[in-house]
Amino acid sequence: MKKNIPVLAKRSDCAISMALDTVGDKWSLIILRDLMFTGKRSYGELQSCEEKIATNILASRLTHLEENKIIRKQLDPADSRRSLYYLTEKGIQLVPVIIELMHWMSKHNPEASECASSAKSYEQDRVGLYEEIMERLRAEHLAI
Amino acid sequence: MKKNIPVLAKRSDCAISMALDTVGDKWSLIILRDLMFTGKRSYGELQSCEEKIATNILASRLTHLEENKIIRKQLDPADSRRSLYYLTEKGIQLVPVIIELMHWMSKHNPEASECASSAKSYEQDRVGLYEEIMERLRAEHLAI
DNA sequence: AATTTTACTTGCAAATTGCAAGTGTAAAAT
DNA sequence: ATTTTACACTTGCAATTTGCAAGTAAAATT
Repeated sequence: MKKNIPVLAKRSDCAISMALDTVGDKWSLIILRDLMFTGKRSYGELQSCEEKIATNILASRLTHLEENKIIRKQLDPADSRRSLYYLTEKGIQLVPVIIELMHWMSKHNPEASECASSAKSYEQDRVGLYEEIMERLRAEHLAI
Repeated sequence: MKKNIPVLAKRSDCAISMALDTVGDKWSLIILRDLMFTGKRSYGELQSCEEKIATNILASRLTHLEENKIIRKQLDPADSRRSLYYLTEKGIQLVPVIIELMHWMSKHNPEASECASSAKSYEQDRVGLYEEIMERLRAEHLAI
């Protein structure tokens, strides 16, 4: 029997609306940020985020992200109690969205801290920055 | 007395988290999409979106977007019952976020429809596409 | 064998969203 | 000039979603 994993109903065929139905909740992009930029991989690590996500919400969001093929869950060979969560190529392709959101907030609020670091700069070569980060993530997440 | 406009509490200083606290709800980017790509300006026009936003939610989101200086409300000189909503420069700078989100969904779900159109293509000159759209919006929204 | 660690689930309270009906003011019609 | 309509909301309540605290199950450690 399916449990109370709230599946957001599709509102329209518009790409933005559909994207928001998939990752437009309060927590999904926070989880993806941690997978992308902090090296966190397990449930417990993800739960220890600065924003204090509730354990049931984390579980429901991970299930939803996995159902939408944005992340992939894989048993940890070193400890079979735990699973590790990896980004899929679809998940990695959210990098530009997250970088743009991060940059927008930093630009308009000086106390906001950015967490991505790179050799390339946003100002000089924005698309190069996306690609550099995505390449690193492909090496860390897809090759396993 | 302040009414029940739910102000999302700040969760952390992370730029992504703060951006989500500002525009990361279910409706804000839908409203901004309509201001950007459909020419809608009034309350009634915004309410007639395909996704059927509830009237109280629209009111609360418009107030929140205005408080955060993402949109600006201005009396319609032609009809003083109504106000018109315009993007600010800060709001216009969300164009890359929306374009990337739209493109991401379209790429991974063929039935998603994109609403932005431009002379430049996403594949050939992504940053040029952002700039073209932002320039058009500056002409429509800031010069008034 | 007992304890701890890890990853959840469960039940209930609080907050948010959604719906339907109502209010106030300005414009338009009669 | 008075009534009617249009527009932009507000209000009350129901439904859904999120948040908190405690509990469970299975593998790892002692």
